[in-house]
Amino acid sequence: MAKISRPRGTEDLLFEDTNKWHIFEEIIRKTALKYNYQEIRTPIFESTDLFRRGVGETTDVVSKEMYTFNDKKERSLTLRPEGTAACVRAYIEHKMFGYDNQPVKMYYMGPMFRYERPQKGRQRQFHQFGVEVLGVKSPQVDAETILLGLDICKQVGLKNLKVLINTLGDNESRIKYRNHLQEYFSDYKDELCSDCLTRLEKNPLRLLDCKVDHDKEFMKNAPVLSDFLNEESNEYFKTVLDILKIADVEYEIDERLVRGLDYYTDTIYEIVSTNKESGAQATLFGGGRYDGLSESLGGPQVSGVGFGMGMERMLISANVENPELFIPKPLDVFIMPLDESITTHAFSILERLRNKGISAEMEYNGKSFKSMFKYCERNNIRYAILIGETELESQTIILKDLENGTQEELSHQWLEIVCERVMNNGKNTQ
RNA sequence: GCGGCUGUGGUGAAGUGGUUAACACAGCGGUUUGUGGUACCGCCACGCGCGAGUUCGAUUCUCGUCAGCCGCCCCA
Repeated sequence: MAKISRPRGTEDLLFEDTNKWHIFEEIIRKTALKYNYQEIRTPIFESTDLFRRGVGETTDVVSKEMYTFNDKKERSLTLRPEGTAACVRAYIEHKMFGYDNQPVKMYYMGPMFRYERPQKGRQRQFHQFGVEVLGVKSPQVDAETILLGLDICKQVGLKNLKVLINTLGDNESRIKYRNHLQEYFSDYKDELCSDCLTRLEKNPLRLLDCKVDHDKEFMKNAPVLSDFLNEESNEYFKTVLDILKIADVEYEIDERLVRGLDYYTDTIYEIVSTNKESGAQATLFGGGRYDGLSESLGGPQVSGVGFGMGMERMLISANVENPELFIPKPLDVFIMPLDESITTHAFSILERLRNKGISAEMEYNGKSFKSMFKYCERNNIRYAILIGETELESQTIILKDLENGTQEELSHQWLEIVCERVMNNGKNTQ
């Protein structure tokens, strides 16, 4: 029979992995809370229209990377390829614009799906953490999201980072610029590479980003977005930059930075890992402001900002830059029955320890001492409890400290004493 | 979607058109059945990603396929 294996571009996270994820997720949750963001959980699949209208029909994500299917009632559904659209959808659906506490600050964390060729840092099922702030348009908030993301990077131990930032201007400025670009490049149609020809139609801003035509003369002379920014957009962007300066964030203004999703306006940014281990997919988190998204989804006119963070990518970098973060906490105690006849008694001791909140394990199969001690060493377990016939009869246990080899025989007070020893050692569980 | 590289046990890997697929680490057992980290000895791939073809015979050759990685593209 043919073997069944996991679908391409997906991953099984095994024990070592999930432990790392827990550590990472914990950092994320604590940080989000520190900045006063609340968690939102939206469905894994949504109506296909949400992404078509929200993310944009012509984007790569929507036009060729979505997992779309019909359910039994012929409704077109799509596995979510990103998080923002759903957040805004929920915001509208639950009338969160009416909440007492404004702006609405939320975060999400979970799997996303995109049909792409897998690569390091790029899977078909991957995970994003993201934040969204809806209901204010304020440069402080734009900056806050960046600072929040950087805070997480810092706690995870990432140092090789680059902050790229740009502005697309408000809708008015951007549309004006877009049209100019389209006009300008139309004169050079025969000199453009094939990719650029499609970009010209779909997303002219991306033309500036082309690696093939990068050095051509007409590229260098192309109109620059900053010339098209109106006073207001300009001021707004400057303030964002000022705040970053005050917060001691080194950034790089990248005039060619554009984003692949249609909803962005004004501030956009991308935080890139400069670590070589990151490979070609180096963007750790990226986002920006979106002014028209709520409206285009049938909601009120509200402004939002947010970013999406590639969790796998963060972990790839953290694993090389700060592996100490992931050293697992050992078990507190291991119980060694000296004879198979003692396993039930050993188990009752195990249970009593666990009920006291101590993390513990025992040997069920009557293995040799050698192998039991090896187990403890391998797993950095400090305390072993040895019990045999003699101890069963005398109602005692032997508590051995494997770090220094000492051991003590304990009688009726044993549970309290074990707890005390474990506490002093720095206990594993809560 | 396009181009390139790779695919041998739990891990790192060597290897050959033909009897038992090296070696190392890990694991397990023993020397040492009430006490560890050393040493010595033993065990551990019914199979060389999967499928088909060539051949008397393929892990080794050919084709296909799947998967991973690298790059393009795109993005988180």
